[in-house]
Amino acid sequence: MSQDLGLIVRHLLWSTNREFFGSLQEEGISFSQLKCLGLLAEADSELSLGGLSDETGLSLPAISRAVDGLVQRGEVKRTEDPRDRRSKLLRVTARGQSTYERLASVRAAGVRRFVEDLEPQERDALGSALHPIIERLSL
Amino acid sequence: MSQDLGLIVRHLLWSTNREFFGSLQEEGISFSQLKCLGLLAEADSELSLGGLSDETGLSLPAISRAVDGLVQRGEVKRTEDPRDRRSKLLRVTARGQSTYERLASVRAAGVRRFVEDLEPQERDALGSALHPIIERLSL
DNA sequence: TATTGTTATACTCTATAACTATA
DNA sequence: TATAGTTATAGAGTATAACAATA
Repeated sequence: MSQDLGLIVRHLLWSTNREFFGSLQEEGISFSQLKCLGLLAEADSELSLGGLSDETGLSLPAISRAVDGLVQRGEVKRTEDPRDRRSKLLRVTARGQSTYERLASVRAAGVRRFVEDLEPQERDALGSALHPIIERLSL
Repeated sequence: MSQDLGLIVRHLLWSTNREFFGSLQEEGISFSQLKCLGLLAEADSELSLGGLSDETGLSLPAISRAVDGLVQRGEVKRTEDPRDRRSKLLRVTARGQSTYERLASVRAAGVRRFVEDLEPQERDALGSALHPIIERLSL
């Protein structure tokens, strides 16, 4: 069962990999920058550089450089934490949010194609199975 | 509905991202090498370097270098195509297959944890919905 | 002194261009 | 001449180490 879910996930990923990484390159956004942008776009509150480093597993210098590029492009806003001036608070701008959604939409389109190609009863059963899970976990 | 599936996929990915890329680094395998290894491990027949370049969207030199590293580590076998000696045929070795499965298992473990944390009726419904799809598509 | 983040440096990876071998 | 792949080179990205600023 978890194997079946794994197969679906892998299929959805690989079917859009080429287009997705092509889009990244066209946008001029590195994979590390995407990870930062994604975490910031999903985050409820502001994150520090160290927080991003922890969540991504990337080194602090790498994060610093990646974020610096995002700030210069206006995708992320970086301000001093007034309570600890060593620390910087990061949050996505409207532009950053839109960039992230544009990139995510490539993956989303692959999922949509997959769902459209299901048999009606397959689609209904999958939808009915997924929805309560999404609701309960607040994904 | 396709949105729900997209949310699940994203959740499964991000929940294992840190550990997955950490494993890659520990194994000394680059992301491009992973793409090559994955395509070769799933492929029914042998692939050429140009074929890998097409499928990944990476440049031919990048593929050439990535595969060269895999060949030197014994993960991939590279032979001349007897029908066109310009072309090389690639296939994973037993070692390469095992390396790929070891890496994929990090993602698989995340999926397994997710499934274990479902309510029994959620798990049953999802399993019943997924299985016929897997069967029909021969994933 | 400890911590947060930046800068310096060396290494890896990639793309474009130039090249080799085969067709 | 065209195609498959390799080698050369320059640029981007990363990690470790050294540093600056704040706690």
